[in-house]
Amino acid sequence: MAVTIRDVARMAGVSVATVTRALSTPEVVRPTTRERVREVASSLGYHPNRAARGLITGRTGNIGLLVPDLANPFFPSIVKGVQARALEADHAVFLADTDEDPDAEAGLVRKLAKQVDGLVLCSPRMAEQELRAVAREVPMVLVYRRIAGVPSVTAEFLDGMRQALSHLVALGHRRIAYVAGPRSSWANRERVRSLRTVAKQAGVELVELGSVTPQFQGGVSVADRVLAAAVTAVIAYNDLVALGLLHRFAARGVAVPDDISVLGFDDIPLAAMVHPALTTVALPQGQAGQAGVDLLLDLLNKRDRAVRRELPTQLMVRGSTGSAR
Amino acid sequence: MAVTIRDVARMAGVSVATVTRALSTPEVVRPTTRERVREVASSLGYHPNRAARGLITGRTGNIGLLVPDLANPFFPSIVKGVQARALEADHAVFLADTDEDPDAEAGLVRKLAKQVDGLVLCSPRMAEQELRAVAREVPMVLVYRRIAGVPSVTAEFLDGMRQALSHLVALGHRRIAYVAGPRSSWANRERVRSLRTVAKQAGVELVELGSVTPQFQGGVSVADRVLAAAVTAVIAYNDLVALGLLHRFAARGVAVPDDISVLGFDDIPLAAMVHPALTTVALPQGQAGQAGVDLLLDLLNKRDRAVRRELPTQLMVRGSTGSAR
DNA sequence: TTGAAAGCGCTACCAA
DNA sequence: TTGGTAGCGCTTTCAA
Repeated sequence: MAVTIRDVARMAGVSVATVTRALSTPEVVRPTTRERVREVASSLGYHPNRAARGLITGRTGNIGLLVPDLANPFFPSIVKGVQARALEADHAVFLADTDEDPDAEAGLVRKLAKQVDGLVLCSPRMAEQELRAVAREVPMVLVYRRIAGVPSVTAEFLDGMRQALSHLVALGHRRIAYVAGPRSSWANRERVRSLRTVAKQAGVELVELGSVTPQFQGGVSVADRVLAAAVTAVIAYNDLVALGLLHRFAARGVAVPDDISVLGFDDIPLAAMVHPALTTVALPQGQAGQAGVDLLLDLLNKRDRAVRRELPTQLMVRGSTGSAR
Repeated sequence: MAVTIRDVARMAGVSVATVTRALSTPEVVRPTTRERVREVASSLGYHPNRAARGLITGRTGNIGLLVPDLANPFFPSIVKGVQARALEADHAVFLADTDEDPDAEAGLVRKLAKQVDGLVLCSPRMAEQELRAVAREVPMVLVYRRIAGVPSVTAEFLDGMRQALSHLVALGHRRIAYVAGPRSSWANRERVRSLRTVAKQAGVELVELGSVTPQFQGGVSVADRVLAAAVTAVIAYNDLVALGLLHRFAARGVAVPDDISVLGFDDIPLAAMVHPALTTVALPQGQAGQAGVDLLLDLLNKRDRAVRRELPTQLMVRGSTGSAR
């Protein structure tokens, strides 16, 4: 068995209460006692049992993190950000992957909820109503989703979309396709909304193409329809879809960017690795994860700071966009 | 406060002891009592507090998972496998990312160790001796690393390498480069060893090129040296390095596979998305994660099954390899 | 400034 | 088959 508070108390010749104080509220213990206790504790390698402590304080020192699909390259960086920030705050992270299943999500969330002080939900798929219900039961922060009354971290989509469209317009594009993601996705709705707004302002003709799964295959499957739409540029729901487009275009001998320009969203690591490299709107990932944890910790400590953060976006111009032919 | 065992006991008109039994060892409780208790419990939404239970049983129901770098696309699938299997066994997963830092690793492992029943260490970077020390303190399983006396899950590297080399030989390649990964990496040592063995058997001339960081940039940085080595094919330490090679080759106008064939290792999702798609030796990822959890659970339940599992590998032939010119 | 003791929610033992 | 109760390791009163 590991060393307990009693072992320390005995060796230091004090009561267990004094040991607790020496470690948690040092200022109320006489310096000489405090030092003796601390030395014994560290010489024995004592660390308080978190479960036992949690039983009393109601705080576990753990946070729960939920992602829809870790295999989607957008998420690992967010997870890393959460991890890093949580570690600094001496919190451990429970991870759950829902496999893009909105139904499984609710169950997992509640399961997690009971073992943690709070939750960071990354781009959750579940219904707004259900989400709101959970938010009443356990402190939580949304990342890349926004719901009235629930703290969230998102990015400035409108600005990102404006950067993207201005770039294409500057290259002479006037008729542009948008490949939409899942209709149920909050992120997709945001993107569509932003895009319509800026397209109208810029006088660009927009061709919206059906909902696809937000993955490589989604892009592959819609590529031929994009070509048939007679546009000179296409904006994809996300980078994965954009990569699917590139893949199918290459297979059909369509040159990018000479025949058609392709623009993605997210800036996943892959975007810079392919040929031609993908022009894309970079959304903060690690930073979003960190901000999520920060918000959550504030919440837990009742420091009610900004309940909603919007991080900046940045267009990354690479090889997949060029002049309209 | 959440509903406790006492609430259930009171409402069901039994003692707390009976409630525990009705839920954990139903067979020792009279059916009528059992049913009454269970109905009350579920109507109240009662779930035992895991921390409190752990205090007594010594089991937390949590397992710790450690990966060197979640941003490396090889790991997310493993994590998903661990997750899925752990969930089935009603265990939660603590995740830690060490950012490829062998020193941070040891600290994180020990920190995790105190909150879990056992650990799954994924391709850990730390020294063998240290690893062995930790293994004595807490049940653990290694994934993609092997150390005498510690349970592990790996893949049949030798067989995979043989498939890869036979493929290249069949295409007429006789002089082949290998781009090595980090010298300190167990996986790299295994691959070098396998490759030398099969190369000798096949009468293939091997050109070994320096150690690179196991990432995209590593491949980019060594690409020119590969070209200077006058080989007709190159095997990279992993897919990320192979992608770096492809990228630089494309930039220099070197055609793949016409001028040179490129072969990777791992079969990360990206491998199939690039153009030309990457021929690679597929290592089980999700499956390895699942097997890791299985081994760990066996260990925890003292069912001492196979202490070492080697999963099969499979060469995925794609566009990046072709006939020697 | 310190110690004694109650009790967090649960399981395991012993007795009935 | 059931109930009473000790006690897991810790923090937090309350008293001294």
